[in-house]
Order: sequence, then C-alpha cells, then structure tokens
Amino acid sequence: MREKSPPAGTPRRRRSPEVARREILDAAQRLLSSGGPDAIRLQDIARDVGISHPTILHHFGSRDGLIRALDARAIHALTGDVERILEGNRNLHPAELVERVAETMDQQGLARLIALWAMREPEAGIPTELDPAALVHDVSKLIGDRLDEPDDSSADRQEAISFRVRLAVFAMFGQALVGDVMSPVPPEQRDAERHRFRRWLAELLLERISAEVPTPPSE
Amino acid sequence: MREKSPPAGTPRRRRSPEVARREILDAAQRLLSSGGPDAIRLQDIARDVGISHPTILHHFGSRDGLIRALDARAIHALTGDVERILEGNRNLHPAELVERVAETMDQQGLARLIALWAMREPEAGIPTELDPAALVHDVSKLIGDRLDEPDDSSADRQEAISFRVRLAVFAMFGQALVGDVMSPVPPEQRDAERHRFRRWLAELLLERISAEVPTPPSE
DNA sequence: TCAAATACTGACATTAATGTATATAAAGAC
DNA sequence: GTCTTTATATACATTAATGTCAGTATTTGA
Repeated sequence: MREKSPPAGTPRRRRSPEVARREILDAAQRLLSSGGPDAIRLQDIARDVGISHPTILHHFGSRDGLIRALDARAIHALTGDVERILEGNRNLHPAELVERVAETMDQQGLARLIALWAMREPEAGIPTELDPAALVHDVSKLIGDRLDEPDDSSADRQEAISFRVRLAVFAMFGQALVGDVMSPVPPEQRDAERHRFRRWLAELLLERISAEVPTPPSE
Repeated sequence: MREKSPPAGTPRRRRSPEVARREILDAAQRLLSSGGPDAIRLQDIARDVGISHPTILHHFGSRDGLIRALDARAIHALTGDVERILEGNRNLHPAELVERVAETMDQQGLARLIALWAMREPEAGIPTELDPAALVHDVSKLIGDRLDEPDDSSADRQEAISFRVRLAVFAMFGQALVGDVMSPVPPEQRDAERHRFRRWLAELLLERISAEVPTPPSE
C-alpha cells in the first residue's frame, strides 16, 4: 500500500531548482495537512517526492529554512489569492469572495500553515515582507470604496468595515481549524454544511453594512 | 536571568500526585503558550517545575500521555467554563458571555491547545469523552430557550442559532490564533482593540436574532 | 564530445530528544 | 520510632531526527 522507495538502481531525475523546491514544498504541505504539526519530517517528505533527504537540505539549507519557505509561500498564496480575486473582478459579490478564499484556505491547508506560523512567531519576529495585516487593510479599503457613500470615511466607519473583514477572516480560520470538531452534523454532511454556513455568514456581513453604526463605547 | 536548576544538594519536595500532575500540566501549557507547537519538551517542563524529567514520565507514562492529558484538560476547561458561566447566570448578556469565554481562551492559551489537538486528531480518533461539538449544541439550546418565541423550534431556526454560536466560537479561535498578525493597530493598542471587536461582535450576533430568517438556499 | 556546474545519493556523524533502571528520601500508617 | 509506599533523582540507553561529506550522474553549453 505504501509507496516503496525506488529500487536502488533507478535512474535519477534531475529537476530544475525551482521545480525541485516546489515539489518539496508541495509534499511538505500535504503532509502537514493530513498529519499534525509534527508531520514535517525530512525523511517523509523526501520519500513522498521520491528523493533522498539530503537533497532537501541542499535546496533549503536546513529544516528551518524549509519551514520558513513554507510559511512564506503560504502567506503569499493567501494574500495573492485574495488580491487576484479582487483585481480580476471588482464587482464580485462578497459571498463569492468568502467562498473562494475559504476554499483556498482549507483545501490546501493554508489555514493550518498560517496558524502554526503565527504560533511560532514570537510577536516581534514577523519578517517585514510577510504582512497579513496589510491584506485586511487592503480588503477593507476596497470594500469601503465600493460602497454607496464614498465620502463617509470617518474612523468609526472604517473600523466597522475592518471589523467585518476581520470577522470573515477569523471565521474562515476558525472553521478550517476547529470546524470539524465543533460540527454537530455527521461527517458526510460536513461539506454541505460548510457551504451553508459561509453563505449565511456572507449575508450577515452584508446586512446593513452601509448603515453601520459602531456600538457606543460603554466603559 | 534564567532559573538555575537547584544546587545538587537541595532537599526534595514531595507533592501529592494530583498536585504534581497539575504543576506539570501548568508548566507545559505555559511553555506552549509562549513558545510554538514544538515547545513541549520534557526537559524544559521539568526545569520549569523544578523537578527532573523522569518524574514527568512517572506521572504521565510518556510524552504522548502528557499531551493527551493536556488536551483533555484544555477541552474540559473550555466546556466547563462555558457551562459554569451559563449555569451560574441564566440572564447573562451574550456580550458578557463572549467576553468571558474569549478571555479564558486566549489568556491561558486554550485556543492554541485545542487547535493543535484538532490538527493532530485524524478525524475519527476523537475520544468520546472529549466532545466540543456538544458544547455548541448546549449553548445553542440554551440561547434558543431564552428567546421570546419558545414555540418556534423549526430546523431552520435551530440552524440559524447554531450558526451564530459557531460564528462566535470561530471568531474567538481566529482572534486568539491569528488576531495579532492580522491586526492593523500597533501592539500597545491591541488589548483595547480586542475588546472593541468583541463588543461589536456580540452586538452583531444579537441583531435581529429573534427575527432571524435563514438565507434561502440558492443551489 | 568534452567540460563545467550542480542536483542528487549513500554512508556516516551529531545531536537532542524520549525512555529505562536503579537508588534515595519524603510522608503517612502502625 | 520503624515500615511501607511511592514521588523523586541520577546515570545511562535508545531512538529518531537533522546535518555533513565525498562522490556520482545529469544537464547544459562550448
């Protein structure tokens, strides 16, 4: 059942560095998605790709380098995805946006990767080029621009929009990470339920968005 | 700066098994909260507690046993917390509930623990006695009971309530896990922002809850 | 066709963690 | 006090991962 390592005398396949890196990262990501957070083992990844583990070290320097590359790619994939979707279609209904981004996030295990990255990061150590916060900002701005009253750009209103965007992001992370263990429905209905939830969420987020009034501070 | 291991001749302290287990779990949880997912190292935990690492194995059998105990305690802490809050005060405003639960979740690192547990669990392996889904169900029921029209118990309506509860849960997980890296505000304002977000969320969840009409299925 | 560059391998070194064996000492029971 | 139990310690064994090295083979370009 398990893929054997190739019989000793198999001819080598020599990849371009780019392809090699991609295949290695893909395998690592797959393993991390199926197995838990400790599933990034050089031996296992190497077996999956069909190479020997020192080759991984050759391309990434160290296990740590591999993980950094994995994180960077995940974050770029997510932000890039969102930006591409937004750029490509400025009239996209937010429900579509939620659905597509959520799809990316849990299908390819991006949510796990990014959550693990956030756990490892000791707060200050965020490399400047990886900036998920900017994503929230961009999306908020785009949505703000698209609304009826472009002149109303009070801080309160901006925060209200930003909150909605972040709620969507949090919800997608939450669903991807703990959705299954929190689900009341049996496994075979999970997929349908996930989609229903997302549609419902999109509706909720749109409700009264242009009339949004932030809750009065009560402390 | 770092706590030295006690000079060789220090008199032993003999704890009751319960206390020993608790202190060990506390230390493990602290380490996991500050460090990343790989931060559960017997040596480190032992140093933190002030014991030698075989003592941990004595109490938990193996590293794996320790992790299982940690997960179980985290899940019980969360569900127990919610149940206690709900039982103690049936008139509690949902905003308070959100605030208190969220507090527990990120202060003690419960969100991380539970998310990691969910990642490790290979879908089917959920021990029956650990059932976060039941929590969602209970809370939904309680909230449903508390609403104005106790006779309306259609499936749609139940789902709508359950969705709201899950959205709250997802949002809390999301905020605890990736809230910092997604935050547009500088670190010193994070705390205030977290609270504003939660208040805003509670309001959003309450809005029109008794008039809730689920989105018409569109597929 | 030869040469240079380098992706790749196998065998090994190193390390850092978990786990084991045996001994010691603290606490409670008698 | 003495005995029993067992929480704890020290020293060591084991394992399983990462990392190193020296050599091999494949591709590219002259």
